[in-house]
Amino acid sequence: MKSVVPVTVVEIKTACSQCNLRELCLPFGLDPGEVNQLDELVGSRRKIKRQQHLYRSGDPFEAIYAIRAGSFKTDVILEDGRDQVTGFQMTGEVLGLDGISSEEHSCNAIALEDSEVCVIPFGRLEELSRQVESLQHQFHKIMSREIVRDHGVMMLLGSMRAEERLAAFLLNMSQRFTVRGFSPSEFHLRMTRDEIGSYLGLKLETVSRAFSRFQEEGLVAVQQKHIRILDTPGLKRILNHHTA
Amino acid sequence: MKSVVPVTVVEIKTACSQCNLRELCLPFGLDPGEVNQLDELVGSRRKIKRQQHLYRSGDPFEAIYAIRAGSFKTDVILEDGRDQVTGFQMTGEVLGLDGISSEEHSCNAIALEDSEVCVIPFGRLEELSRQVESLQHQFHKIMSREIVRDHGVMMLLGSMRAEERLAAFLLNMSQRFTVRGFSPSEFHLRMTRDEIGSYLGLKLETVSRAFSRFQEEGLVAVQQKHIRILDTPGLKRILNHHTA
DNA sequence: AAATCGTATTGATGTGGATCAAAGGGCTCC
DNA sequence: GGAGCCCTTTGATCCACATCAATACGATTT
Repeated sequence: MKSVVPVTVVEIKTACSQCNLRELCLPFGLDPGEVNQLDELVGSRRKIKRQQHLYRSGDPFEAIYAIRAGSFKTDVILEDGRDQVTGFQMTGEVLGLDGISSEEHSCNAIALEDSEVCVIPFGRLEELSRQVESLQHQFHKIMSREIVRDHGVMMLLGSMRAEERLAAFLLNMSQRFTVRGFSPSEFHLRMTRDEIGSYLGLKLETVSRAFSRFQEEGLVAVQQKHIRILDTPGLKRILNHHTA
Repeated sequence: MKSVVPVTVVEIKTACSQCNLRELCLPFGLDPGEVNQLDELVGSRRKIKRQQHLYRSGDPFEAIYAIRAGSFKTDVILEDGRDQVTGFQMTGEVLGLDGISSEEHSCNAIALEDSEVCVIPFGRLEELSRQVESLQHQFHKIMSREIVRDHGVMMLLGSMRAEERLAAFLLNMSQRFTVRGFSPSEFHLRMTRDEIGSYLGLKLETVSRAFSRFQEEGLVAVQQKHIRILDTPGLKRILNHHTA
């Protein structure tokens, strides 16, 4: 027999005010009353199965998405088939900002595992952020953070060597897991070597070799997608000790 | 003898409502009354001489800047001295968005020629964009456009070969000159080969060689920084005809 | 008009990562 | 719980771009 628990109970359970990601997400810096207003705006949630698209390049832009559970990659594909992973996104991060400029999405967002997002209709977000100063400011910070992040990737792609890129990637992942309350030194990557390679501007074989080298040097223990960082300072040294 | 024309005359002359860049810039989509409100907000203008910084990484973030005249580059510098040019900006484009996220600038903005910017205090911009919906939306579009642009650069750096990168760069410059009412096929680059190389993730010699090759093939006529594009479809073909 | 210095071009050689190739390991899906 | 397939690792070779080096050009200064 089906449960008769009203839907509202579920909705309350998943509201921003109850969400343990709120410190990372759009509600950051809002007072409780404001968070409730935001709750009303977040119309629905959407589950996305592994390998499925949240949106595709060319789709009309209507909403941005906050990741409640799981993780995603975004990529751009050229006519000739070449593609570039432009980012990996984790819980509490916002997807879809690329679509604002032209009213349609300019990249693909694909779930790396079974995931769930909060759908935030963009018109209503703009409306509410005209009334709620702290929401407006937090939204601007999130967009700006994306720009700063992209500049970091440009630096990585434009002037780092393969092992530096992978070290930067691992340290970045570690830091983001830490913020989410997971271990800084032991985690599971949801993306393949090929996807890491695309993101870092390297071929998958090069990524694999760099992992092996790090393992030989005792910097990390690698078992497929399971990563244990053994020597964080050592990884940081690879990044900074560039003998130009 | 000095002129006694009141300062206000100059200020009116340089107001958003009178500016021929308004279709490219923050006032786009605003009605005349709204543009006047924006005028009041743009407190001052600042002249920046060639090679001087508009802001530096680490400077406190207080304002964003719209380029009235001239052009800029932005770059990021690592502790070990390596640097990466993250963009070139032309008239009507906005600088400083990187600073919103952390309240301080995260890159350097340097004038490529004697230039002038409109200073837009950010707190007041947020305030006004809470009242003026079209300004809010245009500002969001400008931030989003920056994100989309950065994704394009990531694609370029991550998966294109040297000549493809340079072709993409030239076509992009051409398109931006065109929008500003200049010739699509003949223009003057304000940046050095070294700066182009940094932006494209190449060494200056490689940039120079790619220019020479394009010239041999009759695609462009290059005379130092003066560029004449002779075969736009040919350049586009280099971009797309990637035989993977 | 000569001197200077930053910028650009071109050539010769070196190398990091790509490409090609093959085999082993672990998921996923019946 | 087994079959198939995707993912990963590792080795051998190749090549695009970096590096090193020398010269030439152009703008600015004197």
